[in-house]
Amino acid sequence: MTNEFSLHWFRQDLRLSDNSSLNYLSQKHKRIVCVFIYDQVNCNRKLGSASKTWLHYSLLYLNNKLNNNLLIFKGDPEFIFLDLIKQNKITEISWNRCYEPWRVERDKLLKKTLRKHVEVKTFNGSLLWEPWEVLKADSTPYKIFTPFYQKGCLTKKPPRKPISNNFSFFDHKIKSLSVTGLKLLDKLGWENKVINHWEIGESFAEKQMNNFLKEGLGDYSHGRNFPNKLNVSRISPYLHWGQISPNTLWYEAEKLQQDVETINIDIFKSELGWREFFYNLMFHFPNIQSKNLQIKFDKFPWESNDEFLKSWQKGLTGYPIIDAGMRELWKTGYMHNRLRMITGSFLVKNLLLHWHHGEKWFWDCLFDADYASNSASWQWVAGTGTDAAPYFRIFNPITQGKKFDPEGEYIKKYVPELKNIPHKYLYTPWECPSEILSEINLKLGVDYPFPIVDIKLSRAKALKAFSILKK
DNA sequence: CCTGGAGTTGTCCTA
DNA sequence: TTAGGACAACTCCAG
Repeated sequence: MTNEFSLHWFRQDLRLSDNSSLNYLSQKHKRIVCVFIYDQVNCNRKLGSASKTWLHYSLLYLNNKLNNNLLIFKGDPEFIFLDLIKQNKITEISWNRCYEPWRVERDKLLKKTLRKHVEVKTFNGSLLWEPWEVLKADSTPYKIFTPFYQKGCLTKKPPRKPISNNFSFFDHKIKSLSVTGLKLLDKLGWENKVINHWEIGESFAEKQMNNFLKEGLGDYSHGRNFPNKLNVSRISPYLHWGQISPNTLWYEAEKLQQDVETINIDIFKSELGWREFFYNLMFHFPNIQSKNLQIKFDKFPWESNDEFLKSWQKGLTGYPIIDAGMRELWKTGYMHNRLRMITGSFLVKNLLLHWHHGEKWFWDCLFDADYASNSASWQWVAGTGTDAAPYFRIFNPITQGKKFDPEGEYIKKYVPELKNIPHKYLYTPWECPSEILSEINLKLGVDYPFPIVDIKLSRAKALKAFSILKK
């Protein structure tokens, strides 16, 4: 009996504080062993490049916190757990729930199998409200954000308060892979440079949160729209991997009620509410990543144009604000929310390319790539979602640039070839007179591209395409 | 069942 | 210069 222990399975809850499963085990058992399994079995969307890199460094950090006691495996969790049970005296296994459709299926079966051998418990470690708890009076899921959040969430019991406790980890002698053994960084490509923009691990999530609460929240409702301001939280990658819990963010923001105007706190909380909404949609509509939620869009005449797609991905569309956004993504593995809308609208409504292309590119490049949020947001941008934007909402990249980057600082930061162009032409470089262009030594079509589509024409074309969906 | 109000993030034109 | 209405029609939601 001396070697008996319980097992916590780390998944997207890579933190020690406010961790429901760990907290449960620590109150019940003296000895806890933690395991991480790199599992892509039956997964319909394997981790993107950015995600794998984030995961690599997250595991290094976590293993270090656990005094190198994190068990690391690769493969099918069922076989791995059954083998562990066979070789050791394991009393109980627990984990925090995930909600991706393939995992929900897998975990259901796994639980059944493991329960033949050990006790198994699962917890909510990543959502403020469970998706099956937020339903309309008729027991069907909400499709519109506002009633979902206002009525479905806010009138329910408030989210669980964060918990903290101390526990020590059992110094086991079980053999497993090392983090590098997972070969998450096998390619040695783009990601390894981009990751330098971030500090990864639980304590850095907390640092990021505190910095945001101090510097960003105060003017959140207004400042969050301006990509050059520091008002957005930039906490999404940490939140995705569970390096911080939404509960902690929710209540830490609420604590500032004396110092910050209520509207800023409420809007920040509602952004967490959007995340809940996306998970709710994913849970109830498991095809959200592949199928248009509005099936009438199945017959929408999307175009096919690899050149356009490449120009968009590389930030070479000829529209400065679009290119700045796409290059921010490429350079930092992150994109400001405002830019996600502008670049998304451009791909779908000006280039008329299928939202799947955008969804895939973001999935591969974003450190915060999240199955629910990414899919649902792309459907929102495309207007194919349940909570569809009106068909006529087509962002104008010139207007949006002037409105949300009025000094052009954001554009110049990521599109430095335009740094000497007179401000008057910063948003429309193709209108810049040739004398000025030669004066500043900028060759349009060489140093910076001409627009790949005409805004007015492409807008009209999109409106026409949308009109076939009528009736 | 019926009814009425509303739907994160916009743009363009007109008076 | 600027503020306000038009821009499809539909579906969702709550009473």
